[in-house]
Parts: sequence; C-alpha cells; structure tokens
Amino acid sequence: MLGISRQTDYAARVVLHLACLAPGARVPIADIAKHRMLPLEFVRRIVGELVKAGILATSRGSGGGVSLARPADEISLGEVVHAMEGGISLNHCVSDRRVCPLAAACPVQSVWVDATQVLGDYLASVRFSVLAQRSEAHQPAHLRVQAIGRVRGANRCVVPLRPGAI
Amino acid sequence: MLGISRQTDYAARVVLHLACLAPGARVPIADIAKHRMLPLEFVRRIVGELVKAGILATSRGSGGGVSLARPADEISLGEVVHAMEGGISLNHCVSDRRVCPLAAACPVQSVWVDATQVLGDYLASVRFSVLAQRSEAHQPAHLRVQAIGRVRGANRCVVPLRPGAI
DNA sequence: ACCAATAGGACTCAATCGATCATATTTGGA
DNA sequence: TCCAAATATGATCGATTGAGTCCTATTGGT
Repeated sequence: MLGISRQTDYAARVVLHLACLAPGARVPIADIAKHRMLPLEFVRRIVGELVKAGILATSRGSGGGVSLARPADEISLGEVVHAMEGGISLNHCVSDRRVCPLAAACPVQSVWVDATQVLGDYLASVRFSVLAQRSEAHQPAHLRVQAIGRVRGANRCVVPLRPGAI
Repeated sequence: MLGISRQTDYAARVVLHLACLAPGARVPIADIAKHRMLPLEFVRRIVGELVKAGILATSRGSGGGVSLARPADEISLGEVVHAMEGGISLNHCVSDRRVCPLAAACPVQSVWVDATQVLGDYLASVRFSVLAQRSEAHQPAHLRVQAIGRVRGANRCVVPLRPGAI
C-alpha cells in the first residue's frame, strides 16, 4: 500500500496535540502519549526526529517536556512528513535522474515528478494552526487545561498563555 | 522516503514498452527486460501481478509472450500503481476509519483522505496511450520494429499492425 | 548531595522488499 | 512424436526498514 509510515502518522498527532495547547506550552512526552493513545517509547524516538528537524524543542529534567519550536502557523503537515519520511519522492528518478539509464527518453519520469509536486504542494498547504482550530470544534478546551495544569514554575520557563485561557 | 516500490516503477516501464508497440503486439518477457534494462526474473513476477490485475495478457509456449489486455488508451498509470502497491491510501485511517480510536475528532484524518484523492486522481488521469506518444518523439521507431520481427505466425495469433508500419 | 522526573540514544525483533533459482506446464514446429 | 521455446509458480535468501523496547545521561527540586 502506497502511504506514509506509522511514525509519520504518530508524528502528525504529536504536533497536532501541541498545536492545540496554549502557544509555547510545554508538556512531558508521557502526557502526549497518554492523551493521544500512542506507544510511549515510540513517541520518544519520534520526538527526537522532530527536534532534529527543528519542528519541536525539548528540555530535560524535572519539569521538562516538549514544545513547538515555532508557532503552529509556521508548521505544515508537509514539513512533518518530510522530516519523518526523509522526503517525498514518488520514484528515485525524481530526486536523481541518473539512477535510471533511460531517464532522458522516459515519458514516465516527468509524470512521477509532477505527481510528487502535486502531493507535496497539497501537504505543504496544510498548516497546524488550521488543524488545531478544526480540532477545537470537536474537543472543547480540556486538552488546553492539561497543559496549564503544569505550567507553574515548570523548568524555569514561563509558558505564555492564550489571552482569556484559564 | 515516501514513494512507490521498485516493482511499481518496473511495472510502469513494462506497460509503457507494450504501449509503444503496435496495438495487440505480443513479445516475450525477455525482450522487455532486455530493452528496458530490467532484471529478467523480477519482470516475470511483475508480469504475473499485472495479469492478475487484468492489465496484461500472456500466452505460453513457443511464440508466446505478453501483450496488453486492453488498448493503451484504457490503461492508466494509477491502475498500474494500484495493482502493484495494493492500493493508494496515504494513511490506514483513510481506508478504514476504525483503526484509529480518535478518528471521529481528528482533523488530520480528512487531510489524509483529501491528499490520497489528489494523488490518486492525478495518476488516474495519466493514460499510457499518451505516454507512448511522448515516447515516440524521443525514440523513432526502432522499438516498434522489434515487435514486428516476431509477428509472423506467432502463437496462431494475428497481431494487428498499426497502419503504415512496415 | 541525593532523588525523581525526563529526554536521548543504543538496541532488538520481525516484516517487507528486491532479487534469484529451480521446476512445472504449455505450445508450435521439425 | 519429440524437442525447443516460452511462461507459470513456488521456494528461497540477503538486505533494508519498520515497530517497539531498554538503558543511560541530564536536569530541577528537596
């Protein structure tokens, strides 16, 4: 089946979870795994990848946790897919023409290129700020409250709350 | 890397090869593997899959070989991808919502559905008749001649030639 | 100084992918 | 009738990658 890996699926849910919280909120990985029903140890590795990609930021120690490295508005689903899958390239000849000796005369090559572009453009157009808004329509505010519960003095980092959010 | 498997790549080239020949032409698998520079034994298995999917037809015995099961105009790249990959479904929750307990409230699920649709529609719009025409622009007629060379009396099947071809 | 909470990184296990080999089966022609 | 030419099928195999687990390093609080 042509599709994303489990890791990418989970990664998207992790980022979505953080995007649903107050901007800059930091929560432990275990919280995310619990609320989104994901295997804890696996989420650890995924978070590591997303940190390397500059999408998430972490802090260790008591009171530490995970937060978005940038505003949710500046993170696209395409970026997460790119980070976890190592890129989108429907066929090898898309990223490197030389792998196929017949590429110069191959009419399919350009189709793979176009299809890759079509898919990539679509995913890049989906921003997590929009996804978070849609999510709120379904799940009132209880997820946001979870983050606020551990804000006080957490790891010497003042978490900026949304205006009006208790 | 998010992309098709090697099998699908090869399958597309096999179908393209046949689409470039005279309509209904039948050639041995070995010929295809040789001209398209593909591993012979692997092409055998791929052809088997494409036959099951109703895209190719084979005949055994001396003079046997492979041919398109339908006119190239009625075969799309999407169909080949579907046959080889077992479908296009960017995430499991696309083909079966129940695999994710949070699907009902998940704003990403609909994005995977849409992205799957976008990609599938594009690939379905690419027909091999068009690809074959583009190919001819690059490679004059030598591939077609290869097929004609073994047409006479082949497997008691009269191969219809394109008008004007030798 | 110690302890508990937390992320980071190494590691294991199994499934899948890509490719090959060996054998059986069918067909046309000498 | 027999042989050669072809595909069909199933077993096999190594390498890669996916999914999941365990141990170690770091940090903040008491």
